[in-house]
Amino acid sequence: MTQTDSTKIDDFNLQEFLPYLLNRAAEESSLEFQQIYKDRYGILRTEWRVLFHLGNYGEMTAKEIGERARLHKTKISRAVHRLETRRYLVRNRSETDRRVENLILTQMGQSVYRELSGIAEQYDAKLMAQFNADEVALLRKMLRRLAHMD
Amino acid sequence: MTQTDSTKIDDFNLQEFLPYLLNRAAEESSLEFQQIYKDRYGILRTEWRVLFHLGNYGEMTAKEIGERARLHKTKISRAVHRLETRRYLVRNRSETDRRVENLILTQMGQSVYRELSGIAEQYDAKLMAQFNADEVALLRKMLRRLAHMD
DNA sequence: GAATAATAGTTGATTTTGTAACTAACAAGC
DNA sequence: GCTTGTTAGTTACAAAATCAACTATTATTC
Repeated sequence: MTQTDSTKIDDFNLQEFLPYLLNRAAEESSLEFQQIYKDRYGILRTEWRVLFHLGNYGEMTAKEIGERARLHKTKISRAVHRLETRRYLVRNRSETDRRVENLILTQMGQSVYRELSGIAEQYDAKLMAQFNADEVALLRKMLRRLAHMD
Repeated sequence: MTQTDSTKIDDFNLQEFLPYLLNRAAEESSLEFQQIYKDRYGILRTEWRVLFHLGNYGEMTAKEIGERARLHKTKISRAVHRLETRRYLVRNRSETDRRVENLILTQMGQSVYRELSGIAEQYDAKLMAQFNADEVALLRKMLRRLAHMD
C-alpha cells in the first residue's frame, strides 16, 4: 500500500504526528522493562509507578502520588492494596488527619525497588546509547515540557 | 517529600528515566486530542489508530495495520468490528485468498478521518509551537528511532 | 456548635484489554 | 491428494481500567 494509492485521502502524515510518535516510542521503550517487573515480581504498570514514587521520593500519601504521577485515585487505591498484599508497603494513618494514610515501603519493598531501579538505570543507559549526550539532554527537556513536569 | 527525606533509598531519578518521561509526555499530549474523537465520534484509541491508518495509507488488511501500528490482531479485530458497525469502513474479502479481508473506509469514514486529521494537524502545530523547528525535527527523529519506525 | 461543604480514600458496575484457544483457508511435503 | 503445518482473523474467559457513587473524616459557615 503506497502513498499514491487511489484510496489515500489527504496530505496528513501519521508518521509525523507528535502524539502518535510519542505513544509509539513510549510503548516500545517500556516493553522490555515492563516484561521484567511483570515476570519477575508480578507487578503491573500502575504498581510499578507507585513503588517507584515511594522508593524515589520516600514516604508519601496516595494523593501526593496521584498528583506527581498523574494517576487517578482509584488506580492508586488498587495499586496500593496489591502492593500491601505483597508486603511491599505498609500504611500509616496520619495522627493529625485520620483520612490520610502515609505509605511506606517495607524492607522487602525497598529491596524490590532497589533491584528494579538498578535494572531501570541500565535500561535507560542502553536506550540513550544510540544518541549523543546533547541530544538526550534536549530530548529529556522537551519531554518534560510536553508532560508538564517542569 | 524532598530528596533528603530519610526514607529515600538510592540515587535513581525517576524524573530522568526515559520510558517514564516518554509515557508521561505521550499521555499528556494525547489527552486533549483523545477527548475530541471520543466525545465527538465515540471512538476509542485503537479505533482511532485503525481509522487513521486506513485514511492515511488507504485500503489495507487487518494484518498490515497490525504490523504498521504495532497493534495485536485481537485489538484490530475488535476495532474493525466497531468501525464497521458505525459504518466507517467496509470489508472486502480477497478473491485470491479468502482468509484475507481488505478494509476500506466508507464515505462517512473518510469524512470523519478528514475532520479528525485536520484537528490533529492543528493540535500538532500547537504542540510544536513551544519549540523551534530544529528541536522538533530532532525530537521526531529520536522518537522514530526509539519506536523502531525508521 | 449544628449544618453544609470539601477531602482522602474505597467499592461496585461497566467497559476495555490481554491471553489462549479456536475456525477457516491456504501451503508444503511426501 | 492427503496429512501436517501455517496464516488471517474471531471468540471466550480472565484481568484490568474507567466512572460514578459511596464512607469516613475534616473544614467552613452561619
